[in-house]
Amino acid sequence: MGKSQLINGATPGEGHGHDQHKPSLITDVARLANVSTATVSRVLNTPEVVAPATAERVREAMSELRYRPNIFAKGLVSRTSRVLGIIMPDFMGEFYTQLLQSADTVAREHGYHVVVTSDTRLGSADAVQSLPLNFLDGIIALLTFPDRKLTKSLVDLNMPMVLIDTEEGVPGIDRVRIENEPGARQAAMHLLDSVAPADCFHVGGPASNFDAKDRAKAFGDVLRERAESVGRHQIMFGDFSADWGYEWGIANLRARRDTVTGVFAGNDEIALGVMSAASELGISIPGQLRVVGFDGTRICNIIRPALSSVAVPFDLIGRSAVELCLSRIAEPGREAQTIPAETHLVVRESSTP
Amino acid sequence: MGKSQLINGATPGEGHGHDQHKPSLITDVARLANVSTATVSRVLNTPEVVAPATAERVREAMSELRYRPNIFAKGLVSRTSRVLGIIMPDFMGEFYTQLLQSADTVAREHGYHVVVTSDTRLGSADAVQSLPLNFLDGIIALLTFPDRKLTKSLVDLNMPMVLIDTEEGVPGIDRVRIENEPGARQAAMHLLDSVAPADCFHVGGPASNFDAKDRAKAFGDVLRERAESVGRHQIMFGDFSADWGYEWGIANLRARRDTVTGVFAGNDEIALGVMSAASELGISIPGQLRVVGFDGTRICNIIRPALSSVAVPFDLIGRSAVELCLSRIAEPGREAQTIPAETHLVVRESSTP
DNA sequence: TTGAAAGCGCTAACAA
DNA sequence: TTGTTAGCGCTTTCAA
Repeated sequence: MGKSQLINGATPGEGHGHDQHKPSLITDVARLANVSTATVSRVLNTPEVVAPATAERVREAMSELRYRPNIFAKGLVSRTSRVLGIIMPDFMGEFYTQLLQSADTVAREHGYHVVVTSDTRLGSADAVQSLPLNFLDGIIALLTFPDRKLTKSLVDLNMPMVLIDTEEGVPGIDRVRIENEPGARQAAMHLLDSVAPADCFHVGGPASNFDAKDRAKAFGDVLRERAESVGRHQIMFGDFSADWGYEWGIANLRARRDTVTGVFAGNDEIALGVMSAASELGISIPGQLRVVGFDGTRICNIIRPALSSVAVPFDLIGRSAVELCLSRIAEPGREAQTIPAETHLVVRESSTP
Repeated sequence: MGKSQLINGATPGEGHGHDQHKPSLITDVARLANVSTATVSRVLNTPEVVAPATAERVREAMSELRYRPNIFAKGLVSRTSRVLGIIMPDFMGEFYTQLLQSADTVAREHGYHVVVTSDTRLGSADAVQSLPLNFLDGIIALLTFPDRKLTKSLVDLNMPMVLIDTEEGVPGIDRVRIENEPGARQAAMHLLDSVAPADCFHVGGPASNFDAKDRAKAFGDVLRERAESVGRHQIMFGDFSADWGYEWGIANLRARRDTVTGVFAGNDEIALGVMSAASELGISIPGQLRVVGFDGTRICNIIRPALSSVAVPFDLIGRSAVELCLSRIAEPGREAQTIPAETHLVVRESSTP
């Protein structure tokens, strides 16, 4: 399988040589500009050491020939590509937009490019090995689920890398950590301002997810500070989907029509699901039900009632990750750092009676 | 700048040979397995021609040495990377998730990888030139705004490429085209089923956007088939944002409290904005206002009332784009194709009285 | 300031 | 079935 088991009607090779001109090489440029390839290379990489007139001539030749250096050849010798790879758990919803955007911006400021790839099917070390990752100058990985094997195989790549949001961090590896606790505590306390502790619930994400666990824990902690006891049913795990929120809502809200209920959702999607369920059950928000989400995605401001949510500083995360990565490339030996990304509650209509 | 202007406490080279071992080369593997580098290369690329026992021995050596082929060297000679680049107008909202997901899936099925990069600041031909794009085996570009220069500089790259959703297409270039018209017509007709022609509006995207224009035109056409005249104010352009929808709603809905109004939005975000405005003005949906969006993003099913929307087959688009690209890589000379991606209305609560 | 030449790590004839 | 060898297009000493 591969390049040519098919109807290759045309003559192989150049054929009629019309439009399909093969890319020009450094030797072509050198010849046209009447210099050596070394000089051409110099105007590309260290222009300050070549005579202005020569440089000009070379540049003209380059643009006349539409010369673009072969990145493989270049990389083979320079051992860098100036591209950073970002690995995400799967192709990102609305969620990661800002993170990518800011990562991209920062990278460009430093003359780097960013490419994104998903790791959906990156279950095994083998998969990582198979990835054409070794052309990257650095890797930024967002691993929200604990996967020691994956983490290990990534770390074994032994290249500049920053981990976003891993549970424990890996010795010697830079890291950006989402600080879920402050935001989650704020959310819980805010809910408790207007809802009895026994009527507050956390509709969480997957029990195995780092962030989901943190958020649930913070919520539980606050509740325990305010109440005698906290029912097990007050903290539930599911997944980060609207379906789960909806399901929870339909199952739990109907019986609570006459009570004011507070819901702290594991993320905005779950919150939206809960809100849908409420709407279907004729439960008013924020009248009978107060909802707070997590992430602070754009949708919070778009829907009505606007959704209170714990804002996660995605732009800061993207920026920090890239900066860490670049600084490690520049200084491979420096000590590993962890940069905390603080979260904080943004109150909107959905939780203010 | 580079590898070693820093506190390199350890002896250069292997040092204590602990963790920082430099990557092993094909020659290392060959030596350990007692074969030539050619044989190592063969077990990697054409395993069927090497004796099973030898292959096994080589594979052991590879894994012992954690050998990973240098992709630059490999690319330099094979002239392929098996990676496809997807260029997007900017880092994608919720919108592109499915497209990427399906593109990724299909690419992997064929042994390719996909990387995504944004073209936000890709205004000029220069920018394209500067992109480290020539390591890609093919490019898939989603260009929703007319930008002849950008298109041209992309085409000038002269590599396997497919354009998604460009206005006219470029001779000789494969293309996937979103067929806005059928869906938009369905939406208009559906609205007209329960709303008077004079009470129907299109709150469109940017006037310069291909899709926005198509959608507006189809809407206008249907209206004109049903009504004597269509007011200019019935078709407005803005941008693809909830803000614009909200703004339009606040400005136009207040005065229409006593009429049943139909709104066909240029995309789902705009529709959400209109719905927010309606909610704020106390206008009920679908009672007094019927709304249809475009794109069929996940949010349609999450909010209440669920948003009727014209579904765009993003998965098909991603799949087709990758398939076109791969088939062109396999057969550079074949004729250019355009694959239409049909749209169709999905009716939900927001438009059914 | 410039050029000649030796690789970078791998693949692909061509031989054996 | 395997090995030898000549590059792929570029950068980078080392000389001039």
